[in-house]
Amino acid sequence: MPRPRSEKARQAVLAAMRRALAAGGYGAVTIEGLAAEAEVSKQTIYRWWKSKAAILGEALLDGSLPGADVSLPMTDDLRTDLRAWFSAASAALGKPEVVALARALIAVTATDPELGDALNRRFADPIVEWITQRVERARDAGDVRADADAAVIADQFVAMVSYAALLGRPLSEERVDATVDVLLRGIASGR
Amino acid sequence: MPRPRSEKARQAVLAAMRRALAAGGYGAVTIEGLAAEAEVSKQTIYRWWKSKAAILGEALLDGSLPGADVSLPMTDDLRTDLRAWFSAASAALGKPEVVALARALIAVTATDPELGDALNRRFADPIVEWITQRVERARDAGDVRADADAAVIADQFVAMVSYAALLGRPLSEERVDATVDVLLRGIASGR
Amino acid sequence: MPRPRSEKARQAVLAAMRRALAAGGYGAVTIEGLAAEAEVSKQTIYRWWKSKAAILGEALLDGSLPGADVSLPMTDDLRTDLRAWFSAASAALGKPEVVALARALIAVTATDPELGDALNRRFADPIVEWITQRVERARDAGDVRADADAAVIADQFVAMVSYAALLGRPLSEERVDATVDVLLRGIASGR
Amino acid sequence: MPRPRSEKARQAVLAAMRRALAAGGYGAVTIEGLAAEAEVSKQTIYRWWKSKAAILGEALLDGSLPGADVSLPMTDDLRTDLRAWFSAASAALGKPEVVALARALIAVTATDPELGDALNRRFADPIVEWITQRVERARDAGDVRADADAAVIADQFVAMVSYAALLGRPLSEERVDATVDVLLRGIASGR
DNA sequence: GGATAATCGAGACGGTACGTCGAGTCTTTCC
DNA sequence: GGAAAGACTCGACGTACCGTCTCGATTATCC
Repeated sequence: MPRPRSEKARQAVLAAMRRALAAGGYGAVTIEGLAAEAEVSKQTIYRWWKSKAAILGEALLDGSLPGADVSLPMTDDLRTDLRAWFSAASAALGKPEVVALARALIAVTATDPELGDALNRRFADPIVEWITQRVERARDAGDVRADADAAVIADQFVAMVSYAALLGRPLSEERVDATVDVLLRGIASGR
Repeated sequence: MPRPRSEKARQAVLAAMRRALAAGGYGAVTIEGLAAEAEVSKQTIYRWWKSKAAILGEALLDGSLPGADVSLPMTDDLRTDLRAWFSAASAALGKPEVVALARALIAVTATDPELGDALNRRFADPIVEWITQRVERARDAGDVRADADAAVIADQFVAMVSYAALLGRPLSEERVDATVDVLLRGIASGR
Repeated sequence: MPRPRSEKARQAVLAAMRRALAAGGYGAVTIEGLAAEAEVSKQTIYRWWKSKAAILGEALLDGSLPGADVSLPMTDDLRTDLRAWFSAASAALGKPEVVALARALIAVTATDPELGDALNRRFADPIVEWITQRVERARDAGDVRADADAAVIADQFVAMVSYAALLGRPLSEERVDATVDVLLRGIASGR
Repeated sequence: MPRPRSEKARQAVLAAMRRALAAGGYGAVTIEGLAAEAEVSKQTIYRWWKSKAAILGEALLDGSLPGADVSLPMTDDLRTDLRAWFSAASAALGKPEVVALARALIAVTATDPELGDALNRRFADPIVEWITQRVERARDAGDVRADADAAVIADQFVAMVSYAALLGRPLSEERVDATVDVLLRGIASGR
């Protein structure tokens, strides 16, 4: 019966959060600032989100956030696929707004592990899933050792992206190649 | 002639920081709280440290912090050495206070990249250095490919420890073994 | 054609106002609270009343408010009549809800002089009128000096009741008698 | 050992309160506004005063507030003395700032009876005391009935001033005279 | 007996002020 | 001159009400 929630206000807050992240990092975001920037009352923010981190979560999940649009290819060549994704992800870390977003995610996780865990799962799981499937497909094709642990490979890639984002150090193309080489050789079949 | 800096006050502040981290995480630490806990005036803190992060840095560097005392062995067997260190580091993440410390370090890095970078270098560099030397020694011994990139290996290990700490997920012994296997096979020599 | 105003809602709001006054005084009354207490929407209140003070006014004027039901007798004896009324009014100040109501009236007057003036007129004027007539009748009967100023007497009584209500100090019977004595003697005829 | 309370800040707040009262009445005073006007932080206000009313109290008690400087004469003639004071008090109600102050006092009393009582005592008691003494002195001189109740006279004067202030109606000189006449005749000795 | 039009409840909205907390600076006294 | 104590300004916190604004649901008329 009451007036329905204003989608406009919601979007304005999420947009303000993204802008604020890019401008000063997660630590510099204030509810007061978001409210002013979004031209929304504080009450409206507190009505719909439990915490600053919750806004971040929704801002990350909502709409197309920059850097998460890297494709997860599925060709016949494992090396090509992995290199394509890893290279794109590394390159995205060259964009300041992507680094800001990633760091915000990390800061939240380090501060509020529960929420952070949920958010990380939301972002990491599809990638882990994809890598796992890719590796298993390669194993079925005989390109990879029978006892290769796909999860280890997946985690190594994700951990490396996370670490590079945290330190704000995009990986060079050479480094991307070297990393893919090492990890693939680590699970390569005898011949 | 002037009165020298009170070492007692300094230690009290650092101790208070470590206790506060364990108690509520880095985000819950306040200068005011540290001052009260350490029975030190706020002025004394501001006189000697530039920021909360600086106190954290000194608290981490100073004295024996739990979890950083993992040994860096140098036997003849690369696998044994790496497994020993990686296993000890992973096990340390089972202790809540170690996770709290590591997360504080990550939170600071995500919030204040400059300081974070310095702190991370301080902690990661010795390990990277050690792994690099160990790998290079193995290469000289012919246990490892001539073109093995020691830096890649080192970073993979460090990134994985950082990521596990962030998510608060200690690695199982099986996972430790699997990870070491993959990475070593990735640089193993032909024979 | 349209739906008429809900008398039920109106009464509920006025009742809620009276209850709220008794519970916490005029300063503690909120529109939001009234709406909740009366199970009425805020909009309904704003549709029909211009201000909190307006609700108070209507609550005071509407129905039998406690303490305003003191009779205004018109016997042949001025002293008896005045004492009867003044005594009853003083006694009413012994009831907390009467004091609350009176204080609310005073608070509104001190805050919003215009409205307060209207409300005070509404309550005081009949009494002033009555006293004036009573005194003038006594003057015609020769019980009172020819130059007696009825308005002064009336105001003295009203001012005293107002002041006693403000301070929440009901007057004792002795004090009532003494006051009536002084004021009547002040206008008594020579013989 | 710590820095002592800033008298400057205290005075600035009290002055701001007096200005705010004159500007918009007690109801329009906000702590936020006082802080801004006094160029003092809210914290400083909350540190030293428990409520808005407490600031008002101190503002009223502190220094020479306008309208409270009416003299309390002690000549040989009771009528002259009372008329002098009552006339001066009535005249003061012609000044808007005096009315604002008085109304603020009344509003506080109607809202916070406990504090109001204390404040009213502080202001009314000296006057009641003075009138009482003046009347008793006249009684000793035989100018007044032996059974005259000085307290009744004192309260009548004070109540009338309070009521006139509440309604913002200064008393005319004629009304002042008439009132003094009635009350004095009310306690006059037989001759 | 429907249509219709203002009412009602509910509650979201942009605001203002609340009273609290901590940040970082300043001032005083003691050692 | 270092240090404890704590007052100072400043700004954000999260809450409570304000007065306005939609909503869908509910009546009393009037056709």
